[in-house]
Amino acid sequence: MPDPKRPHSSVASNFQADADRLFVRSAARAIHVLSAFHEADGPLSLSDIAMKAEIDRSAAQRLVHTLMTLGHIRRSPDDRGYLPGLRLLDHTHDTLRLDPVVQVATPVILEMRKSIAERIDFSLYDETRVIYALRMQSKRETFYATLVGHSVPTYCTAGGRATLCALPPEEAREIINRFALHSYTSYTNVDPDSIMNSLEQARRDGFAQVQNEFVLGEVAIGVPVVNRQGRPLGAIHIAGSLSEWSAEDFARRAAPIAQEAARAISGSF
Amino acid sequence: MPDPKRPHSSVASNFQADADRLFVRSAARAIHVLSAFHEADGPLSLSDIAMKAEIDRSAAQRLVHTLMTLGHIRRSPDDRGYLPGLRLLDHTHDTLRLDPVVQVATPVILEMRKSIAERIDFSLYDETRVIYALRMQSKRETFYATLVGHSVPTYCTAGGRATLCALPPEEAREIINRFALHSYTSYTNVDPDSIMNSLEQARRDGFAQVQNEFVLGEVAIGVPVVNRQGRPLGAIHIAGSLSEWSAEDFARRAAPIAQEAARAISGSF
DNA sequence: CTGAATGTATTGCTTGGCGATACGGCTGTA
DNA sequence: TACAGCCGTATCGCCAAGCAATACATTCAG
Repeated sequence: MPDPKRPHSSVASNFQADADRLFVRSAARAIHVLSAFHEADGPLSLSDIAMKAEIDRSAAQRLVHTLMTLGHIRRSPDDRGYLPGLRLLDHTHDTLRLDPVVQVATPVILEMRKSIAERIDFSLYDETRVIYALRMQSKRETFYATLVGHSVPTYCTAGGRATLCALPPEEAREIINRFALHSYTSYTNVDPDSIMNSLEQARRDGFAQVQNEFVLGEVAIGVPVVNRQGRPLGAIHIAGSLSEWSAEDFARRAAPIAQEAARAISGSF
Repeated sequence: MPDPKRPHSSVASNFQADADRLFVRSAARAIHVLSAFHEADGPLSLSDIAMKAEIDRSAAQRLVHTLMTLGHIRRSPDDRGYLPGLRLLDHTHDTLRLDPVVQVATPVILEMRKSIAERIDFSLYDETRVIYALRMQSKRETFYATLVGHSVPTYCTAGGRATLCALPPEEAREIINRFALHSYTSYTNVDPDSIMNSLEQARRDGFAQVQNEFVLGEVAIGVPVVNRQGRPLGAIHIAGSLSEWSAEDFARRAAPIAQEAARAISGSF
């Protein structure tokens, strides 16, 4: 299953520079080099990086060299091409531990495990997508279902719809329209109006539910975490297998747990 | 003509730059700005960032501005200071999903859950430390015990000692000596010779065991994951509570599981 | 009210970063 | 074996991109 397109606001390097006197092109290019790996499915060569980051080979050479001395890029173990470096994980740790929402969500999510054995995730809202920040696995999981930092579209996932339904409808619509809707499965709902209806439904129920739209055989419910102004900060979601649950049973079982947890977190912001 | 009025600025930036024509100072500075958060325990102001990154306020302003437009830094929710941005988590995802070791370790670690209910982690070796990459929680966990990217010293943790014991002794000694040994608890072993003995023991047993040295009340065993040349790539560790286990029972139960898993992974490199 | 923070904005000088170019070493293949 | 086409690496002169200094509007604490 491919990732949703991660934004990487490509040519920011050049056309911003003239307008924006504070913009440091080399710094942005360094980030673009790191972001080149978003579209990678294995080690990248210098030329690959140059192409994906939209810079020339010389720049790629210099930036990769610099990032490598800082441990943010490394050579692949078999010495063919480059990979993201381990130091990047230090920034992961900072991002998570300093995030106020993650700070208060963590103990709450951990507590939820005692109530239900399915997969529980906490993800952060980022407009067209939600990003997995805390993951509690159940028994049976796949590769991508375990990785932190994985991001999924808002329009067709339980966590995403949960956050969207906490927005004013017109704003939700704007985000849906902005996103390139893509059918991940034959069940994916790609009709904006119909998605808006699901949001309306979710708003009434107090949770969003999605089956088969993003991953076949999966049923998930999501509940938004909001601040005092009601703006979404993230979502709690619980996912189970349709081979073990009916959609209704799953919602009846999982939704109250997630709702209580979300209420506990939402109070703090 | 050497220029006397140049402020003492940025250690890492300047002394490399003259020697190394390929080194892009602005790129490195951007990374230093992000790394400023390593020493933070809350949002940082521009001046904080400038100080920690060892650059002046102007540079901090420009770089923060640049990184903010790229989503790698954001304002804190209460609008006091800056925090690491969510886009950093995209790099997390790349680092993990493209790492060949993580790729093969993931299913193996997931499988381990079926055999034992304690906390299981997979971490990557980075000389003086190991970095948590995959985490499977048990029931009772703390904040830091759940975050990906958390790094712990090699010399006083089960995972760390496991990797060290896969190194030639002189190399392990060099790493231990290089590291500022610190007593995390009153049980932490900070004597290099005595640590070397533990490594010798671990080499004989085929696993490393640590109790109370890093976290009080915790017992952990670690097994190295190595490549074909026998060099450490990471470690599998299992941690339990001393209130539930004796050290011996825990080792008897957990070590074989971790060893089998490590063997399965180590074959691939 | 004052003093010290904060974040923001502008400017002229110069050096750091630029891109073109060249090179030696692999790998696969003709 | 020779060649083509990658790979990563190294060098160099030009000049605009990045720099440090400076100023300013707010906000907050005492």
